Amino acid sequence: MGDTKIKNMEEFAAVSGISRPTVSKYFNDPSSVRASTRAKIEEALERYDYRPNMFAMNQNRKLTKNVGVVVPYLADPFFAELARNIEQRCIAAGYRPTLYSSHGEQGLENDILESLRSLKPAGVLMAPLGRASDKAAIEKFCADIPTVLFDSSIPDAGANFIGSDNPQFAALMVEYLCRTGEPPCFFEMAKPSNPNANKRRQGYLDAMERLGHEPTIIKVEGEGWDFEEIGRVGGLKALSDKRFTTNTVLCSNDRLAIGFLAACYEARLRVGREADCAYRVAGQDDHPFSRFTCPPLTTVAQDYEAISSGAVETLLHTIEGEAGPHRVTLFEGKLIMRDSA
Amino acid sequence: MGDTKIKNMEEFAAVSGISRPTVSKYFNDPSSVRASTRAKIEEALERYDYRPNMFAMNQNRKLTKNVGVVVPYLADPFFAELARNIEQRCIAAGYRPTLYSSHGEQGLENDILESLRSLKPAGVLMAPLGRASDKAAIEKFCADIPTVLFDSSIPDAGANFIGSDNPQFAALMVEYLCRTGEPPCFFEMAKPSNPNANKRRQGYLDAMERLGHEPTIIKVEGEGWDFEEIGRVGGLKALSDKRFTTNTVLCSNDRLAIGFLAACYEARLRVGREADCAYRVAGQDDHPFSRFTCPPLTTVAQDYEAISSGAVETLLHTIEGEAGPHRVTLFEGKLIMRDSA
DNA sequence: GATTAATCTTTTCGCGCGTAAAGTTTTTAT
DNA sequence: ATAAAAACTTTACGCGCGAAAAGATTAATC
Repeated sequence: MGDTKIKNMEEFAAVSGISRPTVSKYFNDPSSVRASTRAKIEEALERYDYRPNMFAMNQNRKLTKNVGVVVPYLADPFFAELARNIEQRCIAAGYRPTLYSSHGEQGLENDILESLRSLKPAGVLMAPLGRASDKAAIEKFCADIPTVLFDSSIPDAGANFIGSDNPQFAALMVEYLCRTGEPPCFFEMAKPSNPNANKRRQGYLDAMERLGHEPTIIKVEGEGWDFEEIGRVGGLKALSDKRFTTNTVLCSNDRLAIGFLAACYEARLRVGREADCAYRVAGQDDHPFSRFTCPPLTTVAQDYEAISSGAVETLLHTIEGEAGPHRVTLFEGKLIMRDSA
Repeated sequence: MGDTKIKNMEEFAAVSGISRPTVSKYFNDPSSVRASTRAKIEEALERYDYRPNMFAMNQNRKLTKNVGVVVPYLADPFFAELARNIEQRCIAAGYRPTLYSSHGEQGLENDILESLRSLKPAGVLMAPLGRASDKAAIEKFCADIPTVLFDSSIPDAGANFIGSDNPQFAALMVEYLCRTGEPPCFFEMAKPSNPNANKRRQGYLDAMERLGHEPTIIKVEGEGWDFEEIGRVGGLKALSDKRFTTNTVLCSNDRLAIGFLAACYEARLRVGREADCAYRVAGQDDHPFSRFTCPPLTTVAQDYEAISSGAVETLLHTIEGEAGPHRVTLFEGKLIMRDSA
């Protein structure tokens, strides 16, 4: 263990018996030095605990190993889970991820982009706020720094995008619901934060038409990211106003569905597919909490793994030169049948 | 807006008509320069978009403005919410917070501490994993870098601690439950991740003894941070084994309670305080999702605001010299009565 | 073993800024 | 108005490293 304190790379190079420039090369990319040299350095690394100075390193490097990860709302376990997945993949690829949350606010999202610029990141993985995003700011950012957008796209931002095939999500669930009972009404926010909501609505409309059913869309008031509360309050109102034309409700996302389930409970309406149930309720996303609702929520699962690995791999390709044309990659959802529908 | 591109502080000093060292002082602390000078700089700041180079700044500064925020499990909205609160307070105080999650793994927690060292942070706010933490590593870290622990304490780590008065949480709920119905059984993990669980158990035992009731503790198997699933599986087993001696269950925390509610639903047992209910269930924490369970969860609320502001203020005091003796600050919980108990 | 290629060493420069010291100007106090 | 204090300018140095160039060493090829 650390006999004498190592101050800088100069001293560390001395005790390891390798020249400083070579040690520098090693820290930049261990595989870029001969195996015998690497062994010597790593041996010294065990005897003395030296770590290169982050700030001095990044000051002159043309390309840092920093990667920014931005999500719109970290208190949503869906994004927390996605972020975790992405972080680990970045680390595995030798990068240093830093996580940011916009907390649902445009101002913060812009601040984060500003902060990121001064981090000189090699690249950025960003899930934008959506409707609340400052599109111009994001476009400008994407033009300056290799960026991959995920979850929610900004058309024409000039960046790669990785996300889910949202129309397919809704279609999949509509087909299942129609096959097993009454056709669903669509329950959503009047002003959805996330543009995916629009694609899901369209998916619902198309699927309903294809199957020959009359669509019903119930829009509820409320802005921001407190989806559960919006779903609960809006759900209660919609229920008492008898706005549902069938006994089946497809929610725009799981968090809204969780709120709607709470509303049903409050209204003493039993939810599920059994005979004595008043409603069937389904969501979309397979939110981490969906399997613990009462009843457990039938939903369409996002492919967390595919999205996170797709996003990271795309970013790495972009960073490492192969700046192919900007692509849009969409993954299909999988039906998760539980007891709510 | 940016006419000519400003490369460095030298050039920016030139266009603002102020000497570079003074500009440097300004960026270090705007209030440290004369108002007239500040005005000139800020005017130039509007005309040209210059931002000092983060890396060059931090390289030589004795004290950076970086603050590390570490939580054990970011996919838990409780910590996400706490982190958000803390982040914003740090920013308001002029610091640059960076958020890390240990994701429940000791290895990662240690890696994060290593990363933090190279960030030369002015201070760190850390909620340790708890039982899984490498106590020695954390102690060593606290000795080197001003650190405030929160949520879960590491005794003798030589750091300030801000958290909740966990025995009081349990006592408060036990008293309420006894007053309004049968005395509660205590439902917890056999090997709780978080040491707060032990204090809550003790609070339960003490309160039960004080009130003259026989305590019953139900411990369920399972490790890690998937509390809901552990609560669900363990709850199902405990229910079928008829281990509950009364109709009232106090869970060690809300996430466990959410899982237990799912178990009750699965076992077709109605939960609530109405006549036809089989069980009353209560939690502890006031987890963000607790008001959306079915039925809504009666719980003891942590004081998010007090904890986050207490932690940040304590850290700022520590950073700004006043290194008083290490203190432990505990906040009381508030009873949140909902329908589950 | 000679040739070539790959890798390493030595030397040198510069990045953008913090910081300190000495001298000058401005502000505040008396 | 004058002295003292506060703030500024000028000058100079150094932080810890990346990067580039030229020469020396090692390894791979035949």
